[in-house]
Amino acid sequence: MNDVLATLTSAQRDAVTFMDGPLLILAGPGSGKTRVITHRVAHMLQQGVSPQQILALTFTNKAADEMRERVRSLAPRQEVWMGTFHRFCAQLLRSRAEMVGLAPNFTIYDADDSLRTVKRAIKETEKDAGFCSPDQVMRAISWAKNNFITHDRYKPSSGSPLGETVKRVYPVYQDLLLASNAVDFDDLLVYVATLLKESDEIRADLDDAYRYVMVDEYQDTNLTQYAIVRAISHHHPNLAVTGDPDQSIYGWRGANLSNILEFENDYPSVRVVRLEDNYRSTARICHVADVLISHNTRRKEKTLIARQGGGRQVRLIRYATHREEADAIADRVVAEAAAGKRRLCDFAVFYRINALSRVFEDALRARGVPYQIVSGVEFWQRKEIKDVVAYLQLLCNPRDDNAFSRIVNVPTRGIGKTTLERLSAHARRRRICLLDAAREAGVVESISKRSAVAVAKFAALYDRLAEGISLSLEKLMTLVLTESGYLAMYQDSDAPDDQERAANITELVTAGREFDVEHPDGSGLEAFLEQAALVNDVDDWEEENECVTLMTLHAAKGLEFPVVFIVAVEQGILPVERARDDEDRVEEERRLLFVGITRAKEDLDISFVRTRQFRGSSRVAIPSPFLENLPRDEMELVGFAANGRNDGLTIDYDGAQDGADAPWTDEEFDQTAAPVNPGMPQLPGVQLTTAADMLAFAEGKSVSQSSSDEFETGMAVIHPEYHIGKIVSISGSGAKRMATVNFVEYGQKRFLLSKSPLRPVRR
DNA sequence: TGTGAGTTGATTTTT
DNA sequence: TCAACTCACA
Repeated sequence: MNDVLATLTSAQRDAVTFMDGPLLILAGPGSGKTRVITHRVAHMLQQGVSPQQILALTFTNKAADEMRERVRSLAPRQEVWMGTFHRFCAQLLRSRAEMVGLAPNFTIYDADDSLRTVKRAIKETEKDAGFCSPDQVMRAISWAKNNFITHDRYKPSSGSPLGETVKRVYPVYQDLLLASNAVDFDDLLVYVATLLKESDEIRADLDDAYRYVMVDEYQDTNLTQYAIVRAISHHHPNLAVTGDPDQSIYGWRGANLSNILEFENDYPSVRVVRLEDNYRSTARICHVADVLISHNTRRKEKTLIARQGGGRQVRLIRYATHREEADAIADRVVAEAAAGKRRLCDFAVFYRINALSRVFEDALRARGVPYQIVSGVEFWQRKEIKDVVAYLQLLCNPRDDNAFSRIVNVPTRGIGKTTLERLSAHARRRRICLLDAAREAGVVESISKRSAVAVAKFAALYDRLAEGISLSLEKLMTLVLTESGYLAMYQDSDAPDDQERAANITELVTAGREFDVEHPDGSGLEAFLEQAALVNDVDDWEEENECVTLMTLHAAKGLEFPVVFIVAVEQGILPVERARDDEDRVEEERRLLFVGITRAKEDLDISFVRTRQFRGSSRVAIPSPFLENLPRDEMELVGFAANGRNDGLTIDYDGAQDGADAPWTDEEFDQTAAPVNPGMPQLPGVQLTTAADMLAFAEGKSVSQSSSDEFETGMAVIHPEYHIGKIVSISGSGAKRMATVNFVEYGQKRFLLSKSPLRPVRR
């Protein structure tokens, strides 16, 4: 046997060697998924598949880099394209930009740029938008795009004021983007999906070019990504997807769990491989995770088979206050590190929301323990970095109005809000970009003489900078920084913040220099900006760093640590209060806890407190209902009432500390509860249950309505919760027609056919 | 136009 | 708690 297969288990080997046809790899946590993917690629290469025919799509650059690295060591010198969906789409779109009305030098807006643009769009359409925040509108638009609903197909659900606003703002937002020759993250996907849908030639070309497509973390794909993947795996359905429905934690970003749950329906000839062995965690940790997740309904039944020994009991700890919680954890870290039992990098603290990190930072700092926070304020998101990048963006794409407004008065040049508004009114009248409008400022009557001079000076500055456009990035950046006076603004200041900003800018220049070295072919500006937009990932998280890691549960996905502390497992925090009334969202929160638990290799502490200071005020904290989903009899309970009943989870308010307010009341919850999927477009009368149907609807096709008489005994059917099953018997008729279905995973269930979401499995 | 005090309102965030 | 935004004044 060749060495690519030698070290694999039989299940892993199945997944690696199955090359032709659709493949679904259900990979539990710690099951060696990355190994399987990389070995699969290496195996294909060994079998003579050309590297150009393989496409591997991931969600993060980090995952892609890691895979590329590992494939490289297995199969040297055969470069396979591996990267994120967004990068793949960006590259594709560069070469076909004109087809969607863009120029090839389009700018990719990040979340912040997009939000600014939404604000501008709101200003144009809404007289009084007081009732809905730009943030909500942005989210609704993003939601629509993730569901492949373009602005012309957007229909608000009836009676939703937010929906009505979105209906007006969405097209204007698209206009602004187009006028600026810019796209947002979601557009990258939407444009490519549109191209594939509208041009069968492009679709067939790509389908043909990429004979073997792999998608990692398939449970996180949204409908638009689904459309892309399906389109390029049509004639050559050699599509392998890996994922774990239990680790889907990005539903709020539009991830569609149905994609993975119904993969078998989309590709009936699919081969399913389950990787259930867990090589990461102790048996006890696996068991806790397994019991917890079994409380979810929308999933594929799966157990974690522990391959490690029993290990230490998982601890469930109640502390009096958040401070005590943090102190206890910090003390334990100090004790174990001092005793030489553990290194600092063995420890990780996970919390649901960033705002909770403070106490832990304080506790660690007080003890002199180094720590790192993952994904705090990202480098590229910093104001000073975004400003400098905006100068570069404007140089690369002069039509970028967003970049223009960002920097036109930074450092201050006497061009204020009023001038900018007048300039922008002029630009709109003449249908030109702001930079061109600036060149005409002198002839705009409403603009005062003094302001016009200031604007003209800025235009002149721009032209001077533009002369350096073909310089190396390092030189261009230096030119920008000195000519604009931007760097001096911070250097001349004594404030320590400003000094730090100046240092960050120096770091940016260094990044530019490195980029120059890596891309000696010149024309690096566009590529550098694309990198800056899509490679947010300066991932300062270094495994090797000798320090404790603090991060959100979301950030923890894909990582592992010997010792894990999951803190603040309390009602209103995990699950977050807004998930409260929506069972799907509660399940997602439960999966989040599942992800956290399964990161732990040896030791796991789950904790909550009785009073927590949060957002300034102290509250009695209620233990999370998820704690009741844990096998508490088999866990070590610490800090519970010493009355012998191990029921410290029953809520008692005796322990309310001084200064604590009353616990959350129902009214408070109701007031904060957001509507489900705000701005989600209205769906037709039929219940759309499968991804394929949703896609058809999004694309404006009529959805085949399943009438109850298309069912018959013996037919294979699919159900959103119970998945695949077979009709054993049918009784009654018309609206009262009932079917008894035997589900593969869930056994027999009975349905009223006219009401049920059952659908026949297409063959 | 630019600045300081006051108000408000808060998840998670692969790209 | 804290940062982002508004509004009044210099």
